[in-house]
Amino acid sequence: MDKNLKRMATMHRMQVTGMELFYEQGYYNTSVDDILKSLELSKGAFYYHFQSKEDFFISIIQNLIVQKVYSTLIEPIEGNKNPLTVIEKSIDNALQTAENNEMDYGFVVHNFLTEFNGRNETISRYLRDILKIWEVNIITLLQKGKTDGYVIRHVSSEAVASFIISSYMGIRTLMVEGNPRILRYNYISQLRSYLNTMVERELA
Amino acid sequence: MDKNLKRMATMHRMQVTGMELFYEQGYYNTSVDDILKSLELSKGAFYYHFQSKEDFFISIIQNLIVQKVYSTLIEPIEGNKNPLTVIEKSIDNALQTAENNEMDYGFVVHNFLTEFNGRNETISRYLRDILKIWEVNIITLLQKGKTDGYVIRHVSSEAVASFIISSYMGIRTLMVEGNPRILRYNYISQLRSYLNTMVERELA
DNA sequence: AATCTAACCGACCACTTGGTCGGTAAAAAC
DNA sequence: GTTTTTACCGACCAAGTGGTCGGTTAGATT
Repeated sequence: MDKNLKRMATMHRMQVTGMELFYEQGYYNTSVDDILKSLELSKGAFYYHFQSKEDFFISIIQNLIVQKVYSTLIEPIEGNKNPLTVIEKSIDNALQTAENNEMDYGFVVHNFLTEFNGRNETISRYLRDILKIWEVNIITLLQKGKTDGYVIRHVSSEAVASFIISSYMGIRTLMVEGNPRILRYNYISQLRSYLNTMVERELA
Repeated sequence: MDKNLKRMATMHRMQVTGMELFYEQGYYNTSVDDILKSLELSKGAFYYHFQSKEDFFISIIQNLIVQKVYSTLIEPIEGNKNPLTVIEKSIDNALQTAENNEMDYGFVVHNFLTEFNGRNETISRYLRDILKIWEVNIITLLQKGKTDGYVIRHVSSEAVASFIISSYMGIRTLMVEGNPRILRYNYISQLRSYLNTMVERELA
């Protein structure tokens, strides 16, 4: 069973490096050779573990990207607290991480989605599914927030969710080459004022 | 001077086709040969008119993309009317155009910005400049809206502008593979309620 | 000790990439 | 009517591209 460990270790190394390079340079602009050179591995090793470049990328989505989205955007909003506060906080945290990342190139899912949208149905489906999971979680949270008396009932949870996701994807792109500190501060201030429009004020 | 006309015509044909293919498939995923094949022109023709693929793309930005942004997003908000109404309307129109476009791949500027961000400083600067122009126009409009009594004074025009731009960029990406009709409707409803937070109510 | 196999090597393949360059037909300039 | 210039052709180039395949080696299995 030691062999299996080595297999997993090598595949994981490849995925991590592949993810880095794809994220930095884009999928089409990164060759398999680029990744292999950076890993000091050979073509043989690559095609022993993966069927194709596309297959390799899909494994990266499933193993690394899904996990990242879960840990930064989904898990932080689980629970029974005030949805509006929790959402704002999770997004602020995600933006802070980006801000502190010297090599930030934007929201991973979004960048790849842009690159594959309408060009590779298989891959873009995987990516859209990830966004969908995030979306569903926000919607569920908001619905629960209504019954718990945090959120006013007449807003459309679906509409709010996709508005939040949209604005997040956009600000992440702007932050790449702009002043991330100011952009984040401004963004959060506006997000807050937007979220405030749907706060349920308790009856006095 | 007839020659100059032909020159311009050919260059323009190339730019239009190049724009189409780059937009549909991405810059790195579209070869010069692809464009030439679609135009039934030769390598010689291409490199007679343009120095390089990059030079060609820059000419597309300057001739086609800038113009498109101006006509759809900037000119519609010029004037002395209520900024909040005007902005909402211009964005709704832009989204409607996208919705009716069978071959929509998202917001042109944003897609290319994502592809070049951190990878080609020259090109991403051009693209960021376009966004900057849009941003400045929104900011100016909002400031004027304050003095004209449409917009409450204590909001940050900069923050509002980048929030609007962010959300627009994001929703355009979501619309590519989602249900554009519903997404647009929902988005506009949320944008409206966001913009409503900064309406100056006239003193009774 | 002999065998087998997982993991990896690297030469090789057909094809594509952005870009060059000598040529050419037709129109403009003289 | 000759020369020059414009606009374009297409063969060619070096450097990649994703992918194949016959080998090699270290360690597990027998």
